[in-house]
Amino acid sequence: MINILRMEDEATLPADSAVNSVDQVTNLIREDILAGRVTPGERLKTSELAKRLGFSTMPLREALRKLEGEGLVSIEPNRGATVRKLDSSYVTDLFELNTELRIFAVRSGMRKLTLERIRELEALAEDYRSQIDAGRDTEAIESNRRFNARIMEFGGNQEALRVFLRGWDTIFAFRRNYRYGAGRRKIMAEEMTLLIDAMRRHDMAAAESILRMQNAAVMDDLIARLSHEST
Amino acid sequence: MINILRMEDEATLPADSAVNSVDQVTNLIREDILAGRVTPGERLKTSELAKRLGFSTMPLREALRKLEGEGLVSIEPNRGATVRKLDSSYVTDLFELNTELRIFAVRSGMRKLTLERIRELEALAEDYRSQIDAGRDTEAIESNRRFNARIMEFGGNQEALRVFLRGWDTIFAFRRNYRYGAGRRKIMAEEMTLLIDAMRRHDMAAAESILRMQNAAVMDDLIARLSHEST
DNA sequence: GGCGATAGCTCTTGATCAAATAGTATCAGT
DNA sequence: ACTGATACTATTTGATCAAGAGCTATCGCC
Repeated sequence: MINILRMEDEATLPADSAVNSVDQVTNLIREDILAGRVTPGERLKTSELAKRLGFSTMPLREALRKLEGEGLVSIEPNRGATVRKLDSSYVTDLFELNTELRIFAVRSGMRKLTLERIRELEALAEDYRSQIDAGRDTEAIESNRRFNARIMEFGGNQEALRVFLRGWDTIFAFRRNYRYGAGRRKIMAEEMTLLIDAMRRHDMAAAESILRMQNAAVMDDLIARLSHEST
Repeated sequence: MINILRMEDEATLPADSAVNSVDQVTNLIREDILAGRVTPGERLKTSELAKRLGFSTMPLREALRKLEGEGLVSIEPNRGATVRKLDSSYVTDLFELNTELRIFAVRSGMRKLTLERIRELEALAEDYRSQIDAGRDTEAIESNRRFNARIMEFGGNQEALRVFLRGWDTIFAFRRNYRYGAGRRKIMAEEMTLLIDAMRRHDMAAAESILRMQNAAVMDDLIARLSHEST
């Protein structure tokens, strides 16, 4: 559950030590949202949060504003803050965008590819496969995230990485309660190795087609789920 | 100077009428930053802003937090808020990402292209050219933004559009004080018509190469400028 | 004359408070 | 019994305040 990549703007700080009450509270609420402990649409009352987290209401007001800026919560005048709802088009747009970003990262990263990096990706893919085989869904999701984040890092564009992670976390915040089918999970592991092979061969066309097929498969899944969700 | 596209989250509201003091103040400060009226690194004191804008300090604290979440200002504990500084790699990453997004939008948009849309893009390109010929730099920048934003809209991905505009505005907030060389501006107008022609012919390869060449040219320009800037 | 410590000022930060607004429940009238 | 208005409660919103941190400038010391 350790996030190897923080999408914080104040990431220049030595650690995740938030000296501010506002930063502490912001991180706590963000974790709650991304971990799915609070569901989209749920109200976030300053007084209730203040009491629960042991802070005053002031830091919470500012924390919620910051999260509003990040797009995780929405604040309506005189109505307060709620966890941002995810409608169908928002989630699919987000995933489609992330597919483009992954293709971009693979293309950029191929030029700077080393054997060490290939090995590292293979290790991450292997980790994913073993988590799936052991039936540990939560760890598998985290492993999947790590694999893709690493690919984005190899691409070398910090902003693309940041956008990607924000999208990824948002999608999975919504999806945490659901699960992929077992078949899809197995195929995902195969897709990882296929992608790595394509990268090793510097076969951009193959890599791109794998990513696009994966995109199509997940997109179908998302649309199917979101259609019977009223959100 | 009217922005045809607001990247607001609360864009669902009927108009840009901010009923909140916080929203009003947030918009004012954001405009100031994006218009270049405050320079990167400049301090944003709550009391001074409150006095100048005619609000209390409370809404300003929350507004600055929201803008921190958007990435426009950075807040250091006990030091207050400053307009976010843009270092070399940040700006170049941003621009490179935007190039990818434009290619993505052109590819998606080509399928849904109509004669009306082509005409609209031609009108926007013509507007840009006339602004350049008249030597109206500010209007030309705005026209250029409108052209590219429209292409992103034709792509149909709302999230990509949002990310694109944020990046665009951030880059130009830094660049507002500078100017393209006259030659570059002329070429930019040519590139617009070349791109439109490629789209009309459904020639994705041509469109992509134009966008990549444009990216390379602007990237050189950015790097040259940022190298002798300490930021 | 130069360097470091201390005092003072400015600004942020967290807390409390009054007013305004929205949502809810109660009550009266038909 | 059902609809409508009214009063009440809960929560946000904007303001003020005390305390703490950081910066600056003056003063003393080497």
